[in-house]
Amino acid sequence: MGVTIKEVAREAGVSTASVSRVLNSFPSVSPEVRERVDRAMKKLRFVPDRKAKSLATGKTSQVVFLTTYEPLFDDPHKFAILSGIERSLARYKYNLLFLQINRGDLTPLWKMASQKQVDGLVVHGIEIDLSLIKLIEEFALPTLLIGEPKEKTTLSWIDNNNEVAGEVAANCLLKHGCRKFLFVGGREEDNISTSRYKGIVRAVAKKGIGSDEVEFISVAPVPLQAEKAVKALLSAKAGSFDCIVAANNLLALGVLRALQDLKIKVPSQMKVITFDDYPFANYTKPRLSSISIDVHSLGLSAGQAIVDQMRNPERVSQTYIAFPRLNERASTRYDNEP
Amino acid sequence: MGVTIKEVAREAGVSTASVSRVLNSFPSVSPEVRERVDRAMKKLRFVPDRKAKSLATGKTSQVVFLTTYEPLFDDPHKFAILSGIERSLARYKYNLLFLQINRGDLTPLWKMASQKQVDGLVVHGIEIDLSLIKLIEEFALPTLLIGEPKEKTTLSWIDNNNEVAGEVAANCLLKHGCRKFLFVGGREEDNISTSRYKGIVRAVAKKGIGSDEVEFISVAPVPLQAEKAVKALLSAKAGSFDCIVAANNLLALGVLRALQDLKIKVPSQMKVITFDDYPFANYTKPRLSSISIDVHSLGLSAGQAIVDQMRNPERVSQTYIAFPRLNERASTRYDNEP
DNA sequence: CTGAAAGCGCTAACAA
DNA sequence: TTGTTAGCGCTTTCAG
Repeated sequence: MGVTIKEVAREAGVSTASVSRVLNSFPSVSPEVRERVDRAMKKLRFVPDRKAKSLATGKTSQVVFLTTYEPLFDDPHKFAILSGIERSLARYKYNLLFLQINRGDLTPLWKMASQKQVDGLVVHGIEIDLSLIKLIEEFALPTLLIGEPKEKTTLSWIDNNNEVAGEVAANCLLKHGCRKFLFVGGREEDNISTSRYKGIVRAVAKKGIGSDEVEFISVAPVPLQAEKAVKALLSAKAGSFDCIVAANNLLALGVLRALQDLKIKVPSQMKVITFDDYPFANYTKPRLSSISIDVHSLGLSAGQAIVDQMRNPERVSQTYIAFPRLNERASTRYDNEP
Repeated sequence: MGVTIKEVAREAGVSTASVSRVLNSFPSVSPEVRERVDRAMKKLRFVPDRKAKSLATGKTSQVVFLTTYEPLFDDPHKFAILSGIERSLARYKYNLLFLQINRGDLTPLWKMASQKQVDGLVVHGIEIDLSLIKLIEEFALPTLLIGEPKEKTTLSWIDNNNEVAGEVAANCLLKHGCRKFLFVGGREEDNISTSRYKGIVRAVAKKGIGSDEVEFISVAPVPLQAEKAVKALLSAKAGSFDCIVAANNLLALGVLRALQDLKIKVPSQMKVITFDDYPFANYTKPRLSSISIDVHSLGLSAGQAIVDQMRNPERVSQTYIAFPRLNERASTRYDNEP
């Protein structure tokens, strides 16, 4: 079927080794040979067979993206990250395999690893337990985790810098003159919420405002709970706040409904800001200002990082990256009501 | 590094050919040999190397999912489909590569195909132009398109049956006594909208209602346009409709806002239904009934279909599949207001 | 039913 | 700088 290195060698009148050298751009090839081989390759429309190369070198130029199988709750960030990784991997001639596991059963990954199908592993949304670590060590598989794992580890990881995102949110509100903050977060154990809260406190502190001016309430992550909690709080302490930060869109929706019921005008009497544009910050009334994390860029960086990891397997890199983007809309300013 | 077939052969006291036969479950192997080989494989924890197998057979057991690179507008369906495909491919021991192309530049796919890295191709969200067809033919690459292409083709494809989805929506409304339908769709050239509309007409016809009782208006796909159009129409022809079908969530949001402004109560005076739960049918007030298409199942079927295509490359299969699911909520019934 | 041996297409010592 | 040659690990004729 395909043209092989052998035919190219014959056409060019050199050995297959020379063709291979040209193919892999070895420095030690004379210009004439290179020239002749190049010409032959063009003439015969030669394309090297990856399978053969893989067998000979032991490398596959393939990386696997491992995630959980959850047909129902697709995390919108997951796809953006996947996309970013593929994109940056492509620049280094790596291909990306997509693999989902069920209920923590690592069998598919074991197969892939023991069959030596991949040179590297990127893990997303999977708990880092002993069985996974054992696997990674057994095959000395260069690995990158998306998201800082709960427990300390010597594996490399990359994660968003949620504190910085919180700072950006706070700065936006401070800019508009806000001084009394209410943060509506998810459950306390939620790392993301608390990091964002910390960022707010930090930003506020820089303005000389004490952290006692930033109230934190935490509710179950559905609009109704946020609505109830905010109503209760504002009825009790009317005028205690001039802005509300909601940890995500769903909570923000509840916040808006509470304010509407209480006849508190947004943004004139109360500014509201949230994180992410998923699923609907852009379609509320008024439209919500938000800090969206550019997870696609996170993916791009992750691709870069796994390549580094494959080139320097012994190196451990653990990085927070910040790509917060302020989408300022009607809920924090007067001038631009849609 | 890894255990090879050779060592297994020695351990079992047979030839490598026999090990290979056992590995591929050839019928013509004596029980004793099979037994001995099995034991040896277990003992040595043998796992065959896919790269070597690929080189020997010319097959890779890999399929590529080709889609466009668009970091900004991630189609939520895309991920669900990808997930489904991976899932069903796994059952057949195929792995899935994820590949994005930019601005229609097929170079990455050419590389992959000419390097013989994949046995099959699944295309999603990419225009089927001549260059793609040429590629597919040149490599005789088994291919499956997700979504019926605009132009007739001899390639295999699989698509949702949007007409059936339309019927399901209409039946829900008919069940509640609705007789006068308003369909708010996207642009006319939008295939999905028109198919759904057709389904409604068909369902309604079965009840002896003429298609003149189903009014179709088409607006730009943003809430505001739907809101305006519905307001204008209902002000002009008050009482002409007892239900509204919105082609998607965004339009439905506009519809709800229009009805709210007109003080028309949902669902008592007007029932509303829409398609998909993306991004927010579940969070409007009242919550929207919707017909969601189970795109993950579409992905599962697509995986099945590409496997068939690889096994029978000459066969052309073009299929509409229906997985509509009715999510009935407050916007079409009285009893269950959240 | 089983074994010997020749590939699959490319790489990588080792010599020259 | 180049060619020779022995693999990489598995499959697949072809004899036996």
